[in-house]
Amino acid sequence: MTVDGARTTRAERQAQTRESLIEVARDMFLADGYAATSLDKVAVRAGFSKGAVYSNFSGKEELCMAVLDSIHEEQIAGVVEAFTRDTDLDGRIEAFAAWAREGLGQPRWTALEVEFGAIARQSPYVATELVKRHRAIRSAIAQLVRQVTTEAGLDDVVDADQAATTLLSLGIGLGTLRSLDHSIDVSVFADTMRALLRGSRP
Amino acid sequence: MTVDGARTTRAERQAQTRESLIEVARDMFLADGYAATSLDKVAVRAGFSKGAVYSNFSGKEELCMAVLDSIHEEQIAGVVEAFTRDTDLDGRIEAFAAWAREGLGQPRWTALEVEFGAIARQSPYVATELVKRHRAIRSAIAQLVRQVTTEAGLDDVVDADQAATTLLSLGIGLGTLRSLDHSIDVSVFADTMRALLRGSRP
DNA sequence: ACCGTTCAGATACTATCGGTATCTGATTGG
DNA sequence: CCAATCAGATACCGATAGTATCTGAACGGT
Repeated sequence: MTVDGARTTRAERQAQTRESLIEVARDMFLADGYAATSLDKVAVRAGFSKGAVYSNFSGKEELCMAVLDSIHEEQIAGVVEAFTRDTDLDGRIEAFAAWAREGLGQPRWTALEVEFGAIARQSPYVATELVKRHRAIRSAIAQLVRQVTTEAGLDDVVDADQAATTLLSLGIGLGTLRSLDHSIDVSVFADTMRALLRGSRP
Repeated sequence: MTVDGARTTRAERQAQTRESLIEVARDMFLADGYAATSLDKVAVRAGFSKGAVYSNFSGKEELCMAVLDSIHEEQIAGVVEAFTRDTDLDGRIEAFAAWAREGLGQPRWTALEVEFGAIARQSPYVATELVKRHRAIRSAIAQLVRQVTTEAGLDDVVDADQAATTLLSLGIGLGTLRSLDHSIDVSVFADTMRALLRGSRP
């Protein structure tokens, strides 16, 4: 580069463009859904043209994948925070339940996740990438379950992997139902979680 | 009409056309998904043109609604059959579990249901119609749970509505995950069901 | 038996959107 | 200062949901 103190290099500016597009796309995908959001509108609302999108992503699918990654990052941070705040079993379970309640209360991201998941049937790229991420999430949940149950001396009673599958499925299902019908009672998630981790009846 | 013994009246023939379209659309929606199935292909494969579709349905959404209704009809018949075959608690639970296992093993319909559900955000028609149907399904499940638990003398321990919400959500979530990742273990559904209906740990 | 009406379905057209091909002008390294 | 590069713009294409219009066969009243 000509001047070391230059405000931005070309690569930096492109990275900024990419971030802008992801941010705007995230808002629009979450607000209107994947299919209902056109790349043109995303680009224009971010102050670019469609060319900028195709210059930063292979297409709509990869853009949405980046959006989902950005969402997952936040989501995971939230869970970890909820889990590290308390150290005793009940506190952790309650923190996890509260986090889940919050996430399921505003279930737009579940709806997006699930709408995008439907595309996997047509796109091997989406299929493999989503499976990768779902497995990672499931492992993370299983790890948390293992941590909780081990400390509570229940690790020989609870199968962490099955518990993780149950919790993830229940979360997806509740979020899906709730995105249609706001009257769905979300408390069953926390109840089931407590039952899984503590053995009480849901 | 001119002849009482006429093979078919106009209305009858239209009803046949409608049924043909629903049948073909069902196969294609289940095989390829909602978005990936074009009305033109449906019409041609049924031996008609797109005009026939719009003459029988208000549009793609209503056609898919009719397809879902036809699927639900079959599904409900399956559950009822599974439940009336046996009369004791364990037999019924096992029959229900087996039915769920079968349904979740071929989860194309869950994927369709859920992909179509994403459209509700954009279409008030789809939203209200789907909510209607989901509530009916949830009530039906709750009714079955109530029946089982009452006969087992557990009706004061188990909240049938909450159990129904849990089971429906878990089914949707598992189906969604499974439509992407065939390695997902479906046995957790039956386990959770048994836990809900019998009180044993999942 | 005839005939004007109706209407299921066909045909032709429009608008929108994802994706591709091509272009342009500012940044970059030499 | 200049030629190459490349982020992003522009112009275009193909597919598809939906609309407007048309057609011909079935229908009912006479």
